Amino acid sequence: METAPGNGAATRSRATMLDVAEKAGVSLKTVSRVANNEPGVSSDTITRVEAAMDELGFTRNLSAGSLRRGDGRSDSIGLILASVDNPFDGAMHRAAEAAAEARKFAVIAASTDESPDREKRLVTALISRRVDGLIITPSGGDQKYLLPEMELGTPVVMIDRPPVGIEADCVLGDHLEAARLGTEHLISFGHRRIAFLGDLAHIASVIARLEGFNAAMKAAGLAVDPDLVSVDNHSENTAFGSALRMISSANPPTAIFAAQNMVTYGVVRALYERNLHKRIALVSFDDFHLADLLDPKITVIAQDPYAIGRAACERVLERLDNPGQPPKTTIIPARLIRRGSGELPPDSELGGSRN
Amino acid sequence: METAPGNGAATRSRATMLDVAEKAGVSLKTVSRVANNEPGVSSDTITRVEAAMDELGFTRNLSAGSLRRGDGRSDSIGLILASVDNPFDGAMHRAAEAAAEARKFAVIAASTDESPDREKRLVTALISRRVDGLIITPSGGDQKYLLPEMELGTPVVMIDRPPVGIEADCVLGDHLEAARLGTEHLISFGHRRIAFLGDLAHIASVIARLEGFNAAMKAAGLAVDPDLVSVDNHSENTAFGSALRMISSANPPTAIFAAQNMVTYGVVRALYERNLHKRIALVSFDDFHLADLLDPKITVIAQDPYAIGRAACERVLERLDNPGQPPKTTIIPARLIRRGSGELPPDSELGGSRN
DNA sequence: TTGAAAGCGCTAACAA
DNA sequence: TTGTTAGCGCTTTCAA
Repeated sequence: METAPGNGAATRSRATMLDVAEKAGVSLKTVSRVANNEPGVSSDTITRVEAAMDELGFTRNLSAGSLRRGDGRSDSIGLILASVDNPFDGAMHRAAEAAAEARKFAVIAASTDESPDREKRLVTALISRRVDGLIITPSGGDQKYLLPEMELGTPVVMIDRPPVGIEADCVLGDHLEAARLGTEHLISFGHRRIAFLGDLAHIASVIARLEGFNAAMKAAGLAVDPDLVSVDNHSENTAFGSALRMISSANPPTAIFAAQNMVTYGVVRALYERNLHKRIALVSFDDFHLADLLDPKITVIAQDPYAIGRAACERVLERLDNPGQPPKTTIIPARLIRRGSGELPPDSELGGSRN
Repeated sequence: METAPGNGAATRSRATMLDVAEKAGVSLKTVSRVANNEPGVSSDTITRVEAAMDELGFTRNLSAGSLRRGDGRSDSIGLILASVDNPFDGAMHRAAEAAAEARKFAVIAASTDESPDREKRLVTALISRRVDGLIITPSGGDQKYLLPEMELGTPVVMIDRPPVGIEADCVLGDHLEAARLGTEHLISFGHRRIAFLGDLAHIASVIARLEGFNAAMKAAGLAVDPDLVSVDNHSENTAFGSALRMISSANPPTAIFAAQNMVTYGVVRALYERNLHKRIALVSFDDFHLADLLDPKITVIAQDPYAIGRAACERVLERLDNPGQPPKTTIIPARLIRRGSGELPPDSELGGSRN
């Protein structure tokens, strides 16, 4: 077992290309040529330079090169998510990372917690680090603040939600249609009192999902009971409380549409708490681990976060290679997976007597 | 709705401090002073400079400053995880991000997928970007390759697993003790045929957990059946297959210790598949969403990934402020949460006749 | 095939 | 309180 002498305190200084050049007996520029695999260096020189690099433990400073180069490329992409801790976001992140890796790009991910303010600050922080492109989950407000950066030529791709106030590339699920699909599914099983529980109301995708829900209800000639619409449930606990209140009321829903993964966790918990999980139907937006091992198995509208993350990153790289294209929106379809919870019939005994 | 003219194609160029200086009628250095909140600038000048910055949409280039400054600080920390897509890793990431944010550090996270080779390549990539510190989940092999970088003064903190071949700061769960605890728990309910299912055998924490399992078995005078020890289950599906084979055999275990979250998912699925989830006891390493809504509820050894992520990031910052400290290991305790699955008694009917 | 000189955007060191 | 000059580590440009 070796110890790094004075771990944390520098005992040597970092080798530069100049150090390598001296050691190898060549000029600085030749070292640069070798580091960049530029043609026109004799194989003998390459060998000598590489040996010197190894001996000195040389690691080039990418930022220095980026500074000098006209384009100023940093070979990194900023990824702004709601939270790196959310499974859906984690999946998008992983896919983006994989797509970026092929081109040696690093991904710098950051969490907004759905705060428009944090979103702006994170964008500034990433731009200060001169990321070559941005993938953003817009968290509300508008995205006009991005215009100057976009005019500078930085590719910006929105994921999961469209931007507000500007045009930009988007990679999205079709929240409205998917929510309509899920709601229609419940209606087709005879439900008339259907509840909607969603995340923060300022999030575009939440609004779209609520619209899809309302559209399906309206098309079926069903009234939406305001008591059965709950938004701003930004944690499992909040959703748990809201769901508990609804299902414990005198006039509970016979079915619930849970419009986000964390919301679903809270709703499921509430249904179990009141032992209503086999009596109240449930459709969840977003699939999740073990959904098919609960009783009943949970019917979901499954988006494909990997496909979204990959497509977004590829779009950034595409724009980097080929600037000036008009904005493009890519829709990644969601699909309904029937598992049981969404196919429960209305329970006429709920809430005492009434239907 | 405004459009960024030629979105993706630069229509202007980025303003530098020199541009701001000209516009504000001051020198470059004065702009730098304002950007850095340095004292000794008249409030009148500050106002003029800030107005010029706003007008030009100036965003400073952090890398350029970092290059010039002696320390070369980039205000960023590299975080190497097994996978940003794993819930445990996502939680560590979130906590590290929060701790870094207070000091305006960015976190660059990357996934090794448990490949020692990728680990090395990622470290090189991060060092090329001159991160100020590294938080690493060692994925196997040894970490001697880090010594040159540590001698250069870069703080390196290992999380979740100790490094091999070098000394460094660590923030760890006590895998061995925690696994012993979980195994003893099963033994205390009368189990004698206990299975162990783990992730890749080259991962230090997997080895430690297996040691803890073996130690508990030995201390209780119980033989470990090699057929009931399965490692290298690196996906839910692999774990599912291994568990299915064990529980379908002529001589199945009466209890299972699932040593990682993904492994647990596979094991649970196999138990449900064979309808043995209420007959074979289960303890899971790592807590997970909805563990308490399965039937039976899953008993877990819960680590605290947030505490681990936070402590690791704080350690990096500490070392940055105060270099040269000796390596320190921080142990974040795990706790047993009894929920039901770990308290099932041995089922003597399993496997036909035998116990 | 190789090298010399200039300069990317910024901050350190010093001067006024 | 403000400015001037040099130079971080690298790549560009041009010359040999």
